[in-house]
Parts: sequence; structure tokens; C-alpha cells
Amino acid sequence: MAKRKPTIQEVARLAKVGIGTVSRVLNNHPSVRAETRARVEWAIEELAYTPNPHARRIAGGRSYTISVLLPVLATDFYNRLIEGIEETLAPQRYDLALFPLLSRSRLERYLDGRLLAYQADGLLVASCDLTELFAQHRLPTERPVVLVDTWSPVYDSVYCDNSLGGALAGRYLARFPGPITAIVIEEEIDRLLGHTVFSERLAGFQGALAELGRPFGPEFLYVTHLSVEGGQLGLQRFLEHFGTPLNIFAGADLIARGVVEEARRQGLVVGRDVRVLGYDDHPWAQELQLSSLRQPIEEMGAQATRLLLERIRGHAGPPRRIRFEPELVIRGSTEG
Amino acid sequence: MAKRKPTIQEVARLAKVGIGTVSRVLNNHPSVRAETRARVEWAIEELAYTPNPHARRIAGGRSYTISVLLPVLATDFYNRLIEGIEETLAPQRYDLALFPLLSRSRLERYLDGRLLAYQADGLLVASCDLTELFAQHRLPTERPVVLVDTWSPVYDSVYCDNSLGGALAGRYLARFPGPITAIVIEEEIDRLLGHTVFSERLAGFQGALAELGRPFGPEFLYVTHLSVEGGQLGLQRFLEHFGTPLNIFAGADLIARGVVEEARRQGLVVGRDVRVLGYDDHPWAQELQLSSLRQPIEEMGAQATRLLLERIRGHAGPPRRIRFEPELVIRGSTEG
DNA sequence: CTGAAAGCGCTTACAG
DNA sequence: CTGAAAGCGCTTACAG
Repeated sequence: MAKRKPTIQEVARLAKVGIGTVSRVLNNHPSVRAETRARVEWAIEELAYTPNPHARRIAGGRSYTISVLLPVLATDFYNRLIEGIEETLAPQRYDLALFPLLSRSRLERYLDGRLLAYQADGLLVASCDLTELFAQHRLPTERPVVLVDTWSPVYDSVYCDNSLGGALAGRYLARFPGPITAIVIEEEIDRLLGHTVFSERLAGFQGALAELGRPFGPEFLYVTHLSVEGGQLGLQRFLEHFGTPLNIFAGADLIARGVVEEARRQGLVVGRDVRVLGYDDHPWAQELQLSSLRQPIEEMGAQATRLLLERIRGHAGPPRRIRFEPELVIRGSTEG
Repeated sequence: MAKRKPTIQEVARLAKVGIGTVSRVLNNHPSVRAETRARVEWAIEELAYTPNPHARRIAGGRSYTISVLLPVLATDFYNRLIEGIEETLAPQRYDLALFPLLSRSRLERYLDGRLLAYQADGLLVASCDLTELFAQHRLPTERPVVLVDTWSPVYDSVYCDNSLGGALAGRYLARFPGPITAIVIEEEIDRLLGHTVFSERLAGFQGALAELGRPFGPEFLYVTHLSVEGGQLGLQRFLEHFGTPLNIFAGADLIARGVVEEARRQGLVVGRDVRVLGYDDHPWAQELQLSSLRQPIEEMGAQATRLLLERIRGHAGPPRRIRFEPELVIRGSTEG
């Protein structure tokens, strides 16, 4: 019934070469004559052949898979990050296994080493600083580990400076009349799966305001979850306290969207009565005319992937650290 | 450096048997003498041996992996569903590969068949009725497919009747004085990754109210995202329109939690001024004294897994359909 | 009940 | 540059 997938044998036969040669073109081995390579590639195409990843791992000692551990929030941020990772992996014939850190017990099961997803050549850990959980801040694995959207001194890390982003936000909003407020996202209480992205942004923000001698007590802060509705409620709260004009640093574009929606619902002019600055600069920020702090999310994913592949291929040496800087993108929501 | 994982060879040597025998105890083959089995199990324990899943697939033609496709919302619902699946899989030495349907392009890549996660013996699809996308409503795969938290005539399905849940909610809330309202969760516009869970609940709810001759126009409905804040906003809206007493059917416990929090913030008595009924009956509903519609979520996961394993082991026959019924759990939030 | 052997689909020295 | 062969860690008839 189910037509079996073609094997390397059949490709070899069709291309009139040995299976070793097919394997070599599969692995981009340099010593294959161009003509031979072309013939093999034709056969591969013809049979719609894809190598069996399990066989590859058995034979080569590599799984051609990397795991990505992430605090599954199903947000635009992670969608874009994964996009960047997959784009870099695909031409290398590498596969990606997502491992959402849904619960503590799942993390333990992962680290237990029995899961197939663990049979990966390397680990990409997003946002969560899992290293804090372990002795010497090292994950209990022999495989290379790269952190992305977070940082640790013991592993290669790729991140965008959230503290700087917050500072840029504070300095920018200080230009406008009216109080300066912030809506931030509550982080998991469970430090295991939690991350500090949002509190870093807030710390940078508060630091900048302090430098400028601007007040920032608890009444200037609204803490909520990552949701459009959180932004709506935050604006409501601030309007009760301060009225307009009002300046809001939203910890994420999604929150900022809620602010914009609520302002419009209340008949306020966004960019004048209420100025709001988001974070991430997601594609839809443009049509919302949302000012935002842009992070090179896909690029962060791509860079982290490159570092990991280098490690997998044997690169030794001290942990590397790639730091991106967020960029202020100004649109109508702050300067209507 | 990295100490190699022990292989079946080493286990065989230590247990003084052939590797075939080790393999047999690994696979629960009946024809192994109890004494021999004990010796092998001891050796396995001693070496902390775990079989190489890639080798198993190569040799046996099975991956001992099942994929779970789900619309990653990172909610309590999916955490519990996965819990139920893993619990059933673990003793069978099966592995689970989560595949979050983050975007359309990822689904396509999955179905492309090249991803390792696709090299699974079977597929569990949660909530999303992906079948609508394909000819004859069949996913383009040869492996067995089981749906959970949704239903289709062409595959085994395990679900809990959401329409009935809505009807139970409507009939129950009709007992109390005051208007009957509902807060429902907006479903993805993209039908691909969307599901109809919440609209089914609403349909059942509206049907029950209609039967009872109770009004239910747009002013009785608040649509939001799945967030605590959505519940807060919903309550605000309804209070503006109707004042108290007020009865609210929340499409999910998380929404109901927001209703409770907002009611308390406004100094209202939950269970008298505001009655709210959630959905799912998550563990934390009890300490919130939240009335809810209980679904046997873990059990649904377990059942679906069992059906899938049966199919993997060759069970033929027409699609099976296991329908659970939600159960009304009454606590202080409706009868304070 | 249990070994020894063949085979799963690959990769990788080893010879040419 | 390219075959033929050995080997990766398992499973599964096949004989005893």
C-alpha cells in the first residue's frame, strides 16, 4: 500500500554510482566530480529522495537535529525567532525539534536524556536562563548549548540589549508633555521557566527616568499579562490617575495594541492625547502606526544557529557573546 | 571525554545473554524466561542503559515516536492534555514529539515529510480540524491519525461535547436572578490553525437560552482573547450595561478568574452580585471557589493515545469516536 | 526459551 | 574522484 520511501541504494542505481558517492553529494563532500554530482542530484530529484535521518545518526553519529527549548508563549516573537533558526538550518540539512518548556516535569524528562528530542547534536535555549538551575551554571548535557534572547557567561549567547531598549524608551518619551508610565508583563514566578526580558526593559527604563530626574512611583506602573487586554486595562488605569496627555511605554507590541484600541474606543487621539511606544516592531506595527523598539529577531535566531553549528562542528574556545542593540522606530503612535 | 552511552552489546555481555534476548526483554516479548528477564533487567539498570531510538527505527521500521500537532497556546488545557498523553506513552517506551502549529508555513514543512518529527509512527492532532484543508478530509500521510479535542468522520476522535457544556451552562445560570451573559474567546481567523471549541460552547449556550425563552442579543456577549484581562474587561462591560445581579458564562477558567478578580476589585460579592461559571475545572479553580464545567482532559489525552497505539499496531476498521460529557461542578462563584 | 546471523539505511575510512 | 566494505545499534525471523 504505502509506497516505501526510496533509499540511497535506489538513488545510486539510478545515477549509476556507488552509494558512497550518493552519500558524499548528500553531505557536500568536496571530492565529487561536478558531472557526477549533477547526475546524482538529478536522481535524487527524480525519486524525490530524502535521506533517512535515523540512519544518518546511526551511521554518522550525528542526528542532524537541534533542539530548541523555549517557554512556549506562542507569540510573534517566538514565531519569528524560529523562522530565523529554520532558515539557517534548512540549507545545512539540519532539522529542528521544538521543545516547549511547558512544565517543570517536562524539563526534567527532557534532561533525563531518554526523549528522542534529546538525541540532538546541540541545544538552543531561548529566553529562559535555565543555567541558573544547575551547578556551575551548566546544563547537564555533553552537547553544545547556545543561548538566545538571554545571556550567560558559560555559553555562547546571542541577545538584544533589553536594558538599553528600556533606556531608549525612557529618554524618548521624556520629550513629551505629561507623565511617563509603563505597562510591563508579569514574569513567571517559577524562575525555572521564567525569564527576565521584561524586567530588564523596565530596569533600563527606570534608570533613564531617574537620570532625567523624572518621577516613577508605583502609580506609574501597570503590571499585566502579555495580552491585548492588558494594554486596554493599563490605559484605563492611567487615565483614571493622570488623565491626558499621557505617555506609555508598553513592554510589548501586543500591549501597545491594546492601548491604541482602548484609546480609540474612548475617542482619544493616539499620538497626541495618548502616546504609546511598543517593543519588538512586529510586522503589523507598521499598519497600526505603532512606534516601537525594533529587535532583529530573525537575525538573532540565525546567528545563534550559526554559533551552534560551529560548535557542533568542533569549534572550541571561550563562550562568545553577540549583543544586538534595539533601534527606536518612530511612527504615529508617539508623534501623531 | 563524553562517556559514550552503553549499547545493547554491553548489556548482553553483562547479563551473559545474546543481544537478541536483551532486545526481547526491551520489547516485552513473551518468550523470555522470568529468570533471564530479571538478569537482563538488572544489567540494564546497572548500566543505566536506554536503547538508541534511531537504531530501533532503522532496525524495526518503527520510530517509537508519535507527533502531537497542537495550536500551541501554552494553556493549562494543553499542559494537562500532554500530561495525559505522556503518561500513557511512557510505559510503552514511546516518545512524544510536540509540533506546535505556529504558522501555516510550519505546517506545510511538517507535511512535507522531511522533518524528523514527521518520522513518527502516528499523529495526534489536538483541537485543530486540519482535515478541512485536504481532499477527502485526509491528512497527506500514510501513518495513523487520531484527533483529540475535535472530531472528524474520517479519523478516530476523542473529544468532550462542548455544545453540551454550553447548554449545561445556559440551563444552570437561568436559575438565578439577573441577565445571563457570556464571555467567549475569539478564534483564529485563519481557519487552518483555528479551532471551533469556543464557538461550539457558545452555540450550545445560546441554544439552551433560546429554549428557555431567555433573551441573548449582542449586548449579552463579550468577545476577547484567552487572558485574565479579557475577563476583567468583560465584567466591566456587562456592569456598565446591566449592573448587578449578573450571571456570566466564561468560556474558560482563565477568563472566569479575571471576572472574579475584577468583581473583588470593585467590591462586589462573587456568587451573589456576580455569578460566574468557568470551563475546564483546572486544579486552581477549587481554591478560587470557581464553579466550572469539568472536562476529563488527561483522560482524553490518554484515550486518544491508546487508540493511536492500537492503530499503529495494526488495528483496522472504521473510525471510532469517543465522546465525553462535561460535568457541572458547583462552587462559591455561582452559589456564594 | 535463546543464540547467531541477516538486515535496516546510512557514513566513513580504505583502497584504488 | 569513486567503489566496495565495514560498521553504527538495534530487531526479527531462523534455527536449534
